[in-house]
Amino acid sequence: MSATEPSTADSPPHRYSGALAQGIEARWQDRWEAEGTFEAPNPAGPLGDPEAVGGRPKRFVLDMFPYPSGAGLHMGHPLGFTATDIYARYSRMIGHNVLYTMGFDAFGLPAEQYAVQTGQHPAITTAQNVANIRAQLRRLGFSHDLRRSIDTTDPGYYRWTQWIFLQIFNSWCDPETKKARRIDELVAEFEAGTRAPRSGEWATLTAAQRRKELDQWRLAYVSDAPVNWCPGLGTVVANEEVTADGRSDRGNFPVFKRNMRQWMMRITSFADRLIDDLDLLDWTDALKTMQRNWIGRSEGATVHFDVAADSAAAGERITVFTTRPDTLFGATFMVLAPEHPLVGQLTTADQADAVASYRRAAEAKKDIDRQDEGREKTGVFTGSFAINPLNGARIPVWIADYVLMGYGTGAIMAVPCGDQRDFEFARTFGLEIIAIQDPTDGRGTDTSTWADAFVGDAPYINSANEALDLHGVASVAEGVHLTNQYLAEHGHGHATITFKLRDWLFSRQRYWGEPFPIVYDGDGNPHALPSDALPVLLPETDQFSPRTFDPDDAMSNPESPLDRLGHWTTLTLDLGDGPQQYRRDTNVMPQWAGSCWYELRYLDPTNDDVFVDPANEQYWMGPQATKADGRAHPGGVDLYVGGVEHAVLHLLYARFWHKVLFDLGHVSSVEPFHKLFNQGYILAAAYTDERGMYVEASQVEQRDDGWFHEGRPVSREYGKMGKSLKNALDPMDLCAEYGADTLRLYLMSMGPLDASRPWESKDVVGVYRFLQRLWRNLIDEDSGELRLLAQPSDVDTQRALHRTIAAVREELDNLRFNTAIAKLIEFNNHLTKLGGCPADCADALVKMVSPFAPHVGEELWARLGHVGSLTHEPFPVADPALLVADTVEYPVQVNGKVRGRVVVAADAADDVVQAAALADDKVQAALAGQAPKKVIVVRGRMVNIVA
RNA sequence: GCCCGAGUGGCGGAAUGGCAGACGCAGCGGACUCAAAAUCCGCCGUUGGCAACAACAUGUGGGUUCGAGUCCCACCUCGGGCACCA
Repeated sequence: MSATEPSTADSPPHRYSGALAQGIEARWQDRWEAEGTFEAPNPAGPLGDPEAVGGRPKRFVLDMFPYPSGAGLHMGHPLGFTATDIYARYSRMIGHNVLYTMGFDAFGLPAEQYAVQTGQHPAITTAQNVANIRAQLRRLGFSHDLRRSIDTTDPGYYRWTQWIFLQIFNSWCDPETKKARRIDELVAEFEAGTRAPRSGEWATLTAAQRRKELDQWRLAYVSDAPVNWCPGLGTVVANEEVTADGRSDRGNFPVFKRNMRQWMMRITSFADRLIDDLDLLDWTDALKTMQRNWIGRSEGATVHFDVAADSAAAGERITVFTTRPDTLFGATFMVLAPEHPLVGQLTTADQADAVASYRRAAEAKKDIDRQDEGREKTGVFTGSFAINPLNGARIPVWIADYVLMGYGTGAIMAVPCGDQRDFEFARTFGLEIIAIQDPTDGRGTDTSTWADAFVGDAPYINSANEALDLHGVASVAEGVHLTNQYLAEHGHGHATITFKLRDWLFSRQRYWGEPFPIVYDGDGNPHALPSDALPVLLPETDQFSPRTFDPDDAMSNPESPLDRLGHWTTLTLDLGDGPQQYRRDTNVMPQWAGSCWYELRYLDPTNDDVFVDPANEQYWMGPQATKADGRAHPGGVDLYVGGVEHAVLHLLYARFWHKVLFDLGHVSSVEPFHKLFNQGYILAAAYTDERGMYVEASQVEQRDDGWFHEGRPVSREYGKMGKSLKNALDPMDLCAEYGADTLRLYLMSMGPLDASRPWESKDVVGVYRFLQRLWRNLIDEDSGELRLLAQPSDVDTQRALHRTIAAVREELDNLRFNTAIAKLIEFNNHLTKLGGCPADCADALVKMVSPFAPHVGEELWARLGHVGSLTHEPFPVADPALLVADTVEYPVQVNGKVRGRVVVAADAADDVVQAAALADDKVQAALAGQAPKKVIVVRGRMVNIVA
């Protein structure tokens, strides 16, 4: 119990307290649910009520939905959810039809691992956890439309996840328009001869060849992809689960990097559009930059180096790919992978033995070791030379195992002055290093004195030939561009666009996920199941773990839990060519699948005919009128709030799926999330003992000389609130002590929504006292009766009220909840000084508070004599006449320092303000007789005199 | 390592390039009370000064500007992401 909690009997009986809040909150939560207060009508479909939709503007407010963990909500959830709830409630009060609900991203590893340990089916624990979290959300007073809640593990939901997968599987990306199109259209183009298949004339291909050809075009395809295979665990593991010495985090088994047959999604085909359409979005520049960098579009070059005429293999060309063709003047040698096909021809007789033995040694090494940057550089000269296409220099050709045949062309041009690996290689083998930049760190251009490569932007030097001159070129991009032009004109290469983005590895060898709606025929070809076969239900089993293997058996193959269900994996089907035996795909989809489209299902959650009725999608997410700046509106969710940890993956995957659905005509919005806001983290003090182990933060006590746990000193640090740092607080405990309204206000007042902030339990009383004072200004604490000041409010109070209204609206429109609350506290403090709330201010005050503290808001609204919820009451509007003052005080600076102040009429002209400023005694004193050189008057702000 | 972000009183934070520290916590003083709690009123960046006031202050060092917490460059520290945790 906190120090401020009235704990004695002499506290007034009707004071706002945690106990009083409990009663009020429960009562209004019951009523909201019984009356369906927050249900938003749809224009069409099962939840359709076109009349109720009316002519109101709409607003779709969305949270990143939670994983239903057994621990319930953690403090980060109510942080983001309160923000969206306030915004949703405010939006209703300014007349919008608001879609606001909450679902559950319920497939995933924790439920599966819990099932492995306990034998409890994940469906059971998931249902329990969802029920628990629903109760918690209700307790926090969120204004969700409960009819629209979804759960990704519900067959009624994942049926459509599978359906969307099939849409993607049955599509290809037209390279000309970069748009997804139906696979039938590709077949039609092949048949008509308007597009050439990659594997030969369509008419001459066999049915099997045609099938293989189409599979190469599909947006969802099966391919070999490099993964971390851990036979000891029987699963593929994430990079972060692999320790530095190549073993698994769990179990400490060896992990092997190897290729495996996996489902992939061709997200790289959409790379350009995923970059370009960022311009249409109302996201922060930081976030857009993160996505752009992740996609990593860059203009590089493919460059051909002729082998020198007097070398072995003369007449051949060595082709390399480089991201920095502008550095080509500094290329002083080349390095080929030992496996490169030209190595044999390039090797001269006297180097033959050395090359052969180096190639044998390289074969024995794993790729992962060969890329280890810290390793001693090794390599062998082939004896041959190539010609640098820009300056005609003869440069030696080496082989080294740090160049991999699988990456790019298996050969690189080495620019030792600007690349550390090349620099070390050159130093190790005494190769030439030419500076092509004038380093900005003062090291000079004599590379023999350099300790490392110079990496960074700096002016080009030694970078010109008879037709290409990079000297004076300001940016790398321009240097690249000019070099590429030269290469193309002289037949030495061409510009090549590359992306860092890789195709999306989409299958998991696990149990608790969506099964693929795919079967394989006897030849191993994938076939889509027809949509009427959906959902493909996840089969029942009590074996949730994958089969494990001899930990050292690198060539073993994963066997998912579904593989073992023989009765399920094989089936007889008629897919149009008579009944055949098929084998099901036994992978499941990654957890991202369900979260790639859930916002669309909220729009029409009970529709059994279609994943979303087009009329509903058009209404809630369709493009709006062209934006003020003339750009097209892409449609999408009006506000999406969630953690920045999803800045890249989830947001990119969801955008990709949405674009495919758009191209295929299933949705009218180009982008799923129009405005995005990233909330910060809640940090809390965490304590470690002398062994460096975290101790339970709630049991730490502070004394004058530090912090102690069970009598032993501990040290304090701050970190993300959570189980691992043992510093988590349960939001429900705060609801029990102070009430949900106080918790909501505290979370919002801690700081700006996008900043991470440390939790301080002792600070919670600040907003608690605000609610008490607000209550006391309206309600008599002894009698519980309404208590308003009878006389009309004076002009000061009116002005304060209307300034508050204007400010709170402005702050809410911009999601600045912390400062909105500060303004409300300020006005309430003004009322406290008046001795209570004038009757003519009460309605507006209560309405303004209600989005933040909705239970107190409803209760006071009812006690003010209103019938019904204030959910749809209009938000107060400020009177402009009360926002302007008669006079303005100008601070007067002399040389940038405030020396005096003058008060002038608010509408005074600049020369009047200037005269008043110069006439001020203190200003004159500061000027000390000097004549002002210049006077700057900023209207309504200040005056600066330059002397 | 690569990409993104953040550094302001004792603490959380506020501040369209225009009076640094709104609002809250903690602290100090006062009123009320037999007393305490609660409540109400006031003070509250640092240094010097009885004071008026002055000087110094937004991670560090430079720069742009009449004017910089805010814009630019470099550096330091901390947080997030890095593709099978979600």
